Amino acid sequence: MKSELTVVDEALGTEVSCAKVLKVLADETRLAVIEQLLSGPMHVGQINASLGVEQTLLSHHLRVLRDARLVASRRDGKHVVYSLAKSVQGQRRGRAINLGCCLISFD
Amino acid sequence: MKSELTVVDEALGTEVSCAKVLKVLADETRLAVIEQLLSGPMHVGQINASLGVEQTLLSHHLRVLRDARLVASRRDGKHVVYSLAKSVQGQRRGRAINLGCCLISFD
DNA sequence: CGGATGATTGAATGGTTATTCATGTGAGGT
DNA sequence: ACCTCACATGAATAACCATTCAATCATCCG
Repeated sequence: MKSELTVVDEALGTEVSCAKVLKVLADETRLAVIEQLLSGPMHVGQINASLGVEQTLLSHHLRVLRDARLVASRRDGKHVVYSLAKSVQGQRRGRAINLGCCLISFD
Repeated sequence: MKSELTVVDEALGTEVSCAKVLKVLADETRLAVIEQLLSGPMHVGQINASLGVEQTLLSHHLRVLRDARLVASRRDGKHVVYSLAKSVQGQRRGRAINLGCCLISFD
């Protein structure tokens, strides 16, 4: 069984199914993180403050998002700043993310 | 922890998180089914023929989609015809589904 | 009424994934 | 150097989920 809805990861060249990407997004915490990042980069402490989850748990979720290349991280002093990956940023105004296989808009 | 991204199920009145709906979609088989149904209603045998999964497995997935009210089913003689639920059908042309909390377009 | 076709259900199993706890790392302040 | 703040990692556990098998239900036809 193989879905037609696949897209090629730019960096690895491996084929990533749309379902796999959606699976990353299909989590309350991770979706909330993406929501936050739609309004701009934030460091972990800020994300954590707005979501109110355990820090270590958030860290695990951030790693899943990073591995899926939905977000990018860079260090800034003691903080680590997360932002939406360029590849998923929607060009049109309004909150939307582009997964390659599909576009998700949060009306 | 509670996401802002929630929507109220019309029939049950219960609150359904966006993540939960995405979780239903985040599966190769179920996503492929939705893809098929975007081009119109089909009965189980037809879906099965185009996907090539075990019939009983498809049935389980169809139940998940039904429970999530993403698809509707009606009996037609020996067949059972599945179609996209009205509530998720996109009004704009092009293949898209409306989850309430967000809109997913398959470009 | 059988029997055949088309589809659903339930139980069992294995694999995946979220969560927690304990620990480790990196950077700035004193 | 030491301590503290900010975050990440790894292992362990528990919950969940997809898949398979066996059995059942519904409809049509001879």
